[in-house]
This record gives sequence, structure tokens and C-alpha cells, in this order.
Amino acid sequence: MPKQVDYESRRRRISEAVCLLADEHGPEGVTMRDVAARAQVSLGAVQRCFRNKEEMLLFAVDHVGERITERVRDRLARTPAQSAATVLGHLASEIALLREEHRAEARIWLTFVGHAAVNEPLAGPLRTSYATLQDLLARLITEAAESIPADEGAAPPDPQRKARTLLALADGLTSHVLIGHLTAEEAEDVLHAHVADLWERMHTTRVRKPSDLRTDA
Amino acid sequence: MPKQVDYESRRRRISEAVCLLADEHGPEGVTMRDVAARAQVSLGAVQRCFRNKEEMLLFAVDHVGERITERVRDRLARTPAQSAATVLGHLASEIALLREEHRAEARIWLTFVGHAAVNEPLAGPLRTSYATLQDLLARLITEAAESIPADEGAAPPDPQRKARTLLALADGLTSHVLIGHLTAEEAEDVLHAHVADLWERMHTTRVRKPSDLRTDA
DNA sequence: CCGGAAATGATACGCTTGTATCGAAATAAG
DNA sequence: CTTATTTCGATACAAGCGTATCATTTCCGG
Repeated sequence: MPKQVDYESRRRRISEAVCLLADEHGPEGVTMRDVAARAQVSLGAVQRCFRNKEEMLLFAVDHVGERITERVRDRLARTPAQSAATVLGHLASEIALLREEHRAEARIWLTFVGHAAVNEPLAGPLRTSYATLQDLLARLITEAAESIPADEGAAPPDPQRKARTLLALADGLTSHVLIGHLTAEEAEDVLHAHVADLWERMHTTRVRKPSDLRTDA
Repeated sequence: MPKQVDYESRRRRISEAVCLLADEHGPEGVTMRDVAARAQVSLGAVQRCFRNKEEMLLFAVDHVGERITERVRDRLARTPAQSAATVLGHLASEIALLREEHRAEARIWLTFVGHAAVNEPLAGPLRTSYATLQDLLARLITEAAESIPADEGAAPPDPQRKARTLLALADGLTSHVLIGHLTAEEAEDVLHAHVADLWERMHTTRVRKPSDLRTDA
């Protein structure tokens, strides 16, 4: 019987190399040869792991997505029971990848998103990740809402929509930071303010301003 | 004296071709030859208009940015005087490029943003556009806030932050729609709900829920 | 210890890329 | 009309790409 190698672990190793290179030149800018060199394997080895470049990129984007969602999940699990608002805030900035140490991951993510917009197959794994994150946020928001006594007359809180908002906001802020339109601090500020609003909205009820009472009829 | 050609208009024409192709394969996927063919000029003509590919892409991204900001500005100017909330909502969804007819423009924008994350020079024009849009939103929000009598005790409204939030949200929603994580309708819904919140927040004041009064002390 | 299947990695191939080159065509001024 | 200059577009070229090929090496099972 012939030699056996652990393809799965090699694929992961190659995937790491893909990410490192995608961080420098974007997904389409990575070449099979550079990947091989980075992963310290031969070009042939890369070819035997993936039928072609497209499959390699697909595996890589899937890998990144899983890593991010996993990290967010971990963060949630490892967080001690504290104010739901704080948890939500930390989680959101974890998703937004604003911390300097995750800047590379954010850049990789953004380049993949950009590429997926014109390369449908790549979009699949991204959708999966987004769905996971949105679900996680929605559940968290629901929990937070349930811990608050509800106004019986008020409209339902619609956690799905709130989750979508938060996720899109986080993503938009990430790209704005990477482009250099916002600093990481400004983005954090925006995110925290938004979460604070969300939280406050659950804990308070609204009344029309006295100065506007005249418009009542 | 020799023949003279209008380089500026040709550059614009080529830029259109670049956009059409970038919409199909991303900025790095456009080739000089394809651009020439699309613009119905020779390869040599493209070369005489731009020193190299990078300059061509830079001109194109600048062109797109100006077109979008111009369109948003127009929309604002052409809008009849009506509720500031409505205007803000329309403007936001104009920025988010959610309507089907602007899907291509949105895709182009997103691919350029993704590419700019790993190609610093391209980020310049994008920053300019974002700054313009943010400024415009901030001014609009300020106007809206000033038309409302302010609580003297309340915190300042911070229109810059609100503008940043709205811009990032619009951008995030756009990408989520393009990836296929959200439908255009869901994105519109999120955007409108956010603007409604913003508006309501200006017109109302908050009181702690009666059921939470016990936590006061 | 050894036979054979699997893994290896260097090399080859066909294409496409961005860019450079250059003779021919075009045209405004004299 | 002539001429000086610019524009033109086809072609050339080197580099880099993804992929295919194949003799060689490796190593598990019997």
C-alpha cells in the first residue's frame, strides 16, 4: 500500500497561505505558485489538493467564514453573564473586526465579499456565514428583549430586523475603516452608540415632546 | 498642425467601458484589450489616454464616485420640500443603490471598495466620495434637528455620528444584497426602520418604563 | 524485504497579460 | 499643395498565469 497524507490538514495549511496572500493582493491576485511557496509545498502538491484555483479559493473563503463565526461564538460562550447590552456591543465589534489584530482578517473578508459580487460561486459560503451571524445576533436580541417586561400595547420588537441592522452596520463600518474613511475609534464609537440606542429603546418608552403636543389633535 | 482629439471625452468613454467590465469580473479582471473593444477604440488609443492600467482604474473609480455623489445631490435638489424624514429615507436608499436599475453601479462600487482594501491608491477617490456623502447626510440631519425644538437638558444630537451610522448601514446593506444575504426589500425595510427611529428620536423624549422604576434608587 | 500504488516536484505548454514599438494615415497651418 | 506633427492600430515581446505531464521517490501491507 502506498504513502498516505492528511489532505484535510494540508488543505487548511494551504488555505492559510491563500489568506495571507489575499490580504496583500486580493483573491484574484493570489497565484498557485505563490500559494505553494507560502505554504512551503510544491506547486504539484497544491494541484493535488484542489482541482483548480476556483476550488482553492472556495475552500479558503469557507475556512475564513468558519473561523470568524467560530470566534464570535467562542466570544459569546466565554463571556461571563453580564449586561446583555455589553455582550451585544462586544459581539458586534468582534464581528466588525475592528481591533488591530484582526485587521488582516477584515481585509481578507472584504476582498472576498468584493470578489463574490462578480463571482457567484464564492458568494455561497459568505451567505452561510452571514446567516449564522445574523441568527446569533437575533437570538441574543430576543433573549435581551424577553428579560425586559414588554409593553402590551407596543409593537413587537422584531429582533430579525434589529439583527440585520446591526450586522450590516458592523460590516459597513469595517469597510469604511479599511478604506480609511473612518478610524477604528470612530467606528467603535458609532457601533457602541447604536447598541446603546437599541438597549435604551428596550428599557424606556417614548412620549411625545411637550413642545410638540400642540400638533396632537 | 496635426490632428487633435478630445482626450477628456475619450477618457470618459473608456471609463464607461471599464465600469461595464468591472461589473462582470471586478476591477482586476478587466483587461486593456477588453476595454478597448468595449469602448470601440484600438488598444493603442487606450494606451495613449492612460499611461498604464492603474491610472485607468483610478480614473474610472473617480468617475464612478462622482457620478454617485452627483446623483445623490441631484436627488436632494430635485426633491420638493417635504418631511425631512422622508427626504432622509429616500436619500439613504439612493446611497444604498438598492433599486434594480442601480444594481450594476452598486456592484462596481463594491468591487472597487474590495480592491481598494489591498490597493491603497484606489482608496483615495473612494474616501473623497464617502466624505462628500457623509457631509451631505450630516448637514441634512442637522437641518432636521434644528427644525425641532431642542430639550435644553438633553445631550447634543451629534449629527456627524448619525451620518456615519446611516452611511455605514447603507453600505453594509448594499453589500448584503449583492451577496444575496438579503433581498432588496429586506434592506429597504431595515433602512426605513432606521431612519424612522432617527426621526422619532428627535420628536420624542424618553422615560423609564414604569416596570423598571424599582431599579432606580 | 519487497512490490506496487500513491505522492512528489520539476518541467513543459498554451494563453493571456501589460507594455513597447513603429510604419502608415490623417490633418491643421503655411 | 506641402509639410510637420500627432494619432492611429497592428504587431512584437517578455513575463506570468493555470494547468498538464511524467519520471522519480516514498512508504505501507504482506
